Amino acid sequence: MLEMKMFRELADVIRADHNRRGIPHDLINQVISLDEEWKELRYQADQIRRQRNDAAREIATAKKAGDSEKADKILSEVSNLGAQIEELGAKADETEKARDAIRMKIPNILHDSVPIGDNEEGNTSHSMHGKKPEFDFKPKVHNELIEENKWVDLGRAAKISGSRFYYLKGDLARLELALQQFSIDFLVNRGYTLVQPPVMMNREAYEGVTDLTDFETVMYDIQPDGYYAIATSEHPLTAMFMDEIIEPSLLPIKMVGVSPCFRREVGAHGLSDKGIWRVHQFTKVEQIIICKPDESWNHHEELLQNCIDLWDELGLYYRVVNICTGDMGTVAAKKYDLEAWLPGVGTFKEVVSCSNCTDYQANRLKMRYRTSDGNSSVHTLNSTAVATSRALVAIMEQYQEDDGRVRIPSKLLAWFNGQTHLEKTNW
RNA sequence: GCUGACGUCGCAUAGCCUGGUAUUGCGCCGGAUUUGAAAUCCGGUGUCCCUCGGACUCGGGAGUUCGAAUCUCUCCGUCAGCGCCA
Repeated sequence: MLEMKMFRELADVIRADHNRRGIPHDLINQVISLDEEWKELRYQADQIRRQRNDAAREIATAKKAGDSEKADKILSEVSNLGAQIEELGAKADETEKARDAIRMKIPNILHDSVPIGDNEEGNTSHSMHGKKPEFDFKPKVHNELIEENKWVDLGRAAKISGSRFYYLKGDLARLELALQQFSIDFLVNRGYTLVQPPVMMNREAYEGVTDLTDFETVMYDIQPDGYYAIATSEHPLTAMFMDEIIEPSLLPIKMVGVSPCFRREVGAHGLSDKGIWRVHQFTKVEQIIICKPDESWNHHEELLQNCIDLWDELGLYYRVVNICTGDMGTVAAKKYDLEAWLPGVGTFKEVVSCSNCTDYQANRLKMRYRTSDGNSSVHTLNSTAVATSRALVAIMEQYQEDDGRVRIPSKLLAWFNGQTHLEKTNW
């Protein structure tokens, strides 16, 4: 959510941003006019409150002086003020609510370096990494490998849960844990604090960190308690300091989170979504930074560099893309994706998303820090380190051999007790 | 789940019984003093609208009242004990 100050003083900046995104200005205009209305109502209510307070003070003075006659006289004069205040106050609250409901839908101001484009076709290449794996046989897609090696049981998971759930079995499950351990240690070594968050959140906190449309398409709504299963640990970790004024000496706060992630994936279809590529539940190791506004762009590059170094250590071939205006969404001001090469499929596909949300989440969450010039919103950033299900797919496809076995990346050998390949599960 | 205690400005703390508009300390910011620092002293330090000024704020919401941190109801949370339990 953008600060009201933006709408009052820098509406042109928001309009210019809407132009870059190619969206109309109606919502901006609505916010501005509702704000004017709210200010007027608020002012009127304040004036009457002032009358009431003055009277209350005079009554107190009169009573102290023992002049109960005077006190009663004032009292009779102001007895109807309460109703007026209530009426105006209710109108003001209603107007403010309407204003903010619209404000929530207005997207963040994009960074100048975001390329202009209508959809993901408009994303631009940032860099290439690793070495393209070459095969002297036709590389398989991961769904063949998991079936052949009995590493994933989709059918039985569908029976007890539903489609897009899975049992991970044998060496692939061991690799999944090794990936978690490896990437957590990697970030802990770089000064990030490991945090395991709650995996359910209430509505209020959740509205602070995500696009409102996600409630319909992404989140599991857990009743009767009214919780939402987290779609990523970004959400509980970013909302962690909600309604707080953070000591500046604590900034920047750097966290590495690990949690299961739950996504309904409403409307997702397609051949490329087979196997365990797009699933309702997976584990993700996530990087989070909460920092001062003038530091966030440096931290954004730091998060990307962490990903690059981490994925380089896994020995994978991938590219980094700069997400364009049309593919950005509401919350981020700039976003990089890492796309891993899937030789079986023959394309690059998204495995990491690295965003600077500037003060957009912080404004909704009321997360501020003390400055010599009053309190100011912090900036929040997040980036995948490793989403294990997708990293497993990339590893399987890039490290596969002609007999259908998969070599273990050298940095993960430590968890395999001398074993060099992932072996087939026998049931 | 039951019983009890508690929830006050970044932190800590007073006020609550007996309703009259948030105390004090620490931290932080600014200033004075100093070669510099410490110490000391002075001022500032929740939010909103700004029309010198005003309104709001004591976990959230509601009620009683001219007026609520203070009284009443309700919800949430923390702690302790009991129960249940991975």
